[in-house]
Amino acid sequence: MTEINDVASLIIQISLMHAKQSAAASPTSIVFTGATAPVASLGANEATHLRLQALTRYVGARSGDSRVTDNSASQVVLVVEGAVKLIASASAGRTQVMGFYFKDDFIYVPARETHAYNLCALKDCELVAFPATEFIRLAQSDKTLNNNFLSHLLCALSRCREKSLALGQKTARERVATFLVSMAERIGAPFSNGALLDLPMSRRDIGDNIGLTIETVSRQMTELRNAGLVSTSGRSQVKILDLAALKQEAGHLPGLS
Amino acid sequence: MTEINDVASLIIQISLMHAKQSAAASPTSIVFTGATAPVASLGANEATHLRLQALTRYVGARSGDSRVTDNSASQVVLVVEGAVKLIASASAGRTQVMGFYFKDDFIYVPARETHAYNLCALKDCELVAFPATEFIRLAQSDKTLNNNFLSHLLCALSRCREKSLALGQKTARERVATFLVSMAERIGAPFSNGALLDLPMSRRDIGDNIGLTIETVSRQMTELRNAGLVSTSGRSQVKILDLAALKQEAGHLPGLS
DNA sequence: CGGTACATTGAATAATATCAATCATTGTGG
DNA sequence: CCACAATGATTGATATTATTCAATGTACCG
Repeated sequence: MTEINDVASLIIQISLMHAKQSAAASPTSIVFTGATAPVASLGANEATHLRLQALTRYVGARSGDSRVTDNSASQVVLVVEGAVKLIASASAGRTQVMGFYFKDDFIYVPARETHAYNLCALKDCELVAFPATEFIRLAQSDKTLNNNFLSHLLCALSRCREKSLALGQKTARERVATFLVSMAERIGAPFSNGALLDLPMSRRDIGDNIGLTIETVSRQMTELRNAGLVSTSGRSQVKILDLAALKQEAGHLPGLS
Repeated sequence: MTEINDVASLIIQISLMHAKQSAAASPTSIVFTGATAPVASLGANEATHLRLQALTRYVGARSGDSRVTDNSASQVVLVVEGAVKLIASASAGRTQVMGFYFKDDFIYVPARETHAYNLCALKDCELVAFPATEFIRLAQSDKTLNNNFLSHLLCALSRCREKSLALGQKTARERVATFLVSMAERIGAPFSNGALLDLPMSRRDIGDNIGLTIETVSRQMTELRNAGLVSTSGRSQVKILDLAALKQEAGHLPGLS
């Protein structure tokens, strides 16, 4: 799940130095900046770096900003810092949170014409966005970049399928447990035989992600707390006391991650 | 959604002639055959063809066969003829049908260690399977193949996200309508201002795909029938009488596909 | 120190699942 | 070709689950 780190750090290095101080310093609003950072020499070839750099569009976003990316064309977005959610809209104002993304995560965001997708900042963010078609064209001439993009897509597909399984088959309790396990694996700080979480998203976001209402999420959280599996403090801090037991609760197949 | 047809037909051409008569003739059981068909000269370069051909493993499967593919390694599977379902297992015997696949469809099937996925034949099938790692390696040296594989993955991701939206947000009625619309687009024969469907999967399969029980699927079908949107004959024949109205029922955003 | 948004809890409602029975379709053997 | 068994689909009654509606409580921001 972390094979993409190389290309992530690659892109960060070639795009950040400039971008960071030019835009991130005061993100009063969404800022698009042409990054012109010098190429850092990394695994991939020099030509790729130069052209990647030319494509780079730095995006600073404040917490709560939606429509963080250009919606007129499909984008490949890298999270440099912060946290974002990818939301899809059904009719009647219903929204599904397709996923949460954190530092070093890649996101493929289809153009608005195809599907009603939107990237929203959960906290102040630093993102790097590429037009997907150009990114893909570029990846063709660089094996490393291409490989990383492929494995990212395969990983995204796996995650999405996993979510389908959860949404289609699991109970509210299992979904909340699954969500917590997933978050622990991605942004959890190791703690005893559990993990420490600082969730950047609201209960509504969680509910929209796992197909439940805020009330149901809340109730399941208290049940998990009463069962001694987690403890909470404040809105966002969750302490997973027994990760193995929580995985059991999540309805995971024994023997699988 | 059909950009993959080129590479599909490419692979079919380079692998079928032999395979078809050697194995498909009498699929008494699952048969793995090394295909040694001559290279058909198509868009992609000659070397790619030769190597693709070397990778090709022809698979004939009878209706109902599960574990159609080798589970020890991730596979890329092409449906030459027939229909298959990709299923994932949660604990307690619950299964989620991740998707249905038909002629010319590509499927990425992760190895069993990673996730408990399985490919099952819905009717007698002719499939071509490649070990994923080798397929990807090969795709790197052929731009066309790589492009097609990429767009397939993007398409698969889109479909999976669409399914997440349905499973997370939609009602039973909307899910069944969504399913029918999707099938109409994929295997429907045009008919008046609707489509004619011959569904190869059972109600259970449908239910496991859209996260409902067979009873609920059945009830929604009769409701749609009573509403004059579809008519049915036998178990598998469904006639969509008004596709536009059905899309409305499916909770699609107005203006989107 | 409020005020506002968010989260939790409770009671009532609606949706879907479950259990049970009947009906239809398909395939088989006489 | 038909009867019949077996599987799958439909329909009905009930149970369960999650949602909705409503109220209260709590954290976070100026």
